[in-house]
Amino acid sequence: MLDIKLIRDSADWVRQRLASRHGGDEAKVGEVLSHDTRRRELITQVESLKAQKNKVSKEIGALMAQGKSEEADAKKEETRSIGDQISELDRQAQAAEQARNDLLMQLPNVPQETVPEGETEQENVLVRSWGNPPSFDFHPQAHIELCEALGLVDFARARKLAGSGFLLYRGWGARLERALGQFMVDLHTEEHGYSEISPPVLVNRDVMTGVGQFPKFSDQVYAVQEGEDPETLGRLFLIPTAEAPVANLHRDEILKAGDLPLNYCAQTPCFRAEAGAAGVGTRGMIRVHQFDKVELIKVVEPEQSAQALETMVREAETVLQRLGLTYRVLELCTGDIGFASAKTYDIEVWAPGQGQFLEVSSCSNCESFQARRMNLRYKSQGNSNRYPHVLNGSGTALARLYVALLETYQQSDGSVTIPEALASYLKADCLTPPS
RNA sequence: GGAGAGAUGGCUGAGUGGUCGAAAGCGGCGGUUUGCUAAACCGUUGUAGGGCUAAAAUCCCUACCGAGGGUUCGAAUCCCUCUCUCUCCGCCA
Repeated sequence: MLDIKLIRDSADWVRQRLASRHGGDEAKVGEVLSHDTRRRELITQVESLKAQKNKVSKEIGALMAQGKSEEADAKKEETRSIGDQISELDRQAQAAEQARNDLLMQLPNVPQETVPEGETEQENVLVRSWGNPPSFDFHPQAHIELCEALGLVDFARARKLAGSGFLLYRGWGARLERALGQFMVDLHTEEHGYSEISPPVLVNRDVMTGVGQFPKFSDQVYAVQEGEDPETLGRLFLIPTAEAPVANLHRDEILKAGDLPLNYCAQTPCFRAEAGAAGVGTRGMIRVHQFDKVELIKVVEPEQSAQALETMVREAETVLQRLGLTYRVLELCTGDIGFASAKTYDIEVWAPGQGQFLEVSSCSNCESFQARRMNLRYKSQGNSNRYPHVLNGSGTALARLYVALLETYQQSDGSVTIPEALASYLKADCLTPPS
């Protein structure tokens, strides 16, 4: 969430930055401020009453000790009536605070000033490209046909088990997914200095709130319950990304300055309910309810976060470079960056069978937005507590990478060659259709 | 599912109605000593909110001893509810 002090001191700037997202949230700033002002007025009153009451209570204690119970009784009357005023004003102050905080939790992060202004993904800015789209002397097939011909993914049976939007990898197909994941995790842990995490894939409400998934986007995740007991529904949720558990790893902690930067890497399944998006171009592996993703998380000092984001994007790009896949990096415009993010780069890989780029990574600097929600702090040099900056990035999503890999390396005879970096993990350098 | 124990400051751990924001130890920070490190000694050290302020503070006030209620002039301490953790048993991968 945003710092209330920032809103108090720079309301117009915050309004302007929020307006650049084209989400209409700038209208809430005034509302936040009025609740905030009311809260402060009430608190001032309540606290002076409390101070008065505490003072008299101490006097009562002293009088009792001296055995002057009549004088003490008189003072007791006095504090009783103060107590009534306190509870009424306290109630109002809490209501104002609640209203303020509810609104604050719904405000998205403010985009950095250098983020390109724009309303939709059309205005995202191309930062750089790598590689050239492969050319084919035959008509390249889409991944669905390749997967079926090679027996890698059984779409029909996945549908039978869980419905549309689920995948069932089998044989070499399963092995290829596993190899891809392992290749990426090894790359990030062995070469990029990340430490590996294997977190719970069910998390509680606080964790979801911490990363900004809740309260606004609760309809995009799966909520679970225990058995048939509806009482337990909504205590745990399937993670939409490892960002949720891993970024929250140190929630409610005060880290030492020396602990930073933290670099975590986790491969987990990700579950997306995609409410409202059902049936929209969902055939195949590009948009599914469950997929694996290798996620990168950095927790850094505020001064380091801009550089850390650049580093993280390069680390994600390395995956694609090692695999020899063509990609481009975009900087998202103000209207397209995520709720918690202040700046985001997307990496899109070229999928020849689709004739389009697919988003396989999104790297975001959330600055202190999530740390504040998670109550994650660190002790800085001057011994004061500060909110660190939290970054997350995919490094990368498995299913779409799978698509690009198959479509890029398909051969005229229906086989798919495997790039060198992956071959040692797969223990094969070519996938051929079963005879 | 059954039985029991517990939740106190960065950590360990005292504290059963009136200067308790809380003993002590550890850790952290500052200093003395020291060729350097270590040790020793001295001092210091919670968080959040509000006020004051141009801003800030080693200024004033308030709250916080798992959470939420209650009793009382006054609660870490008494009462109720909830949550969580740990141990044992059962079931289970």
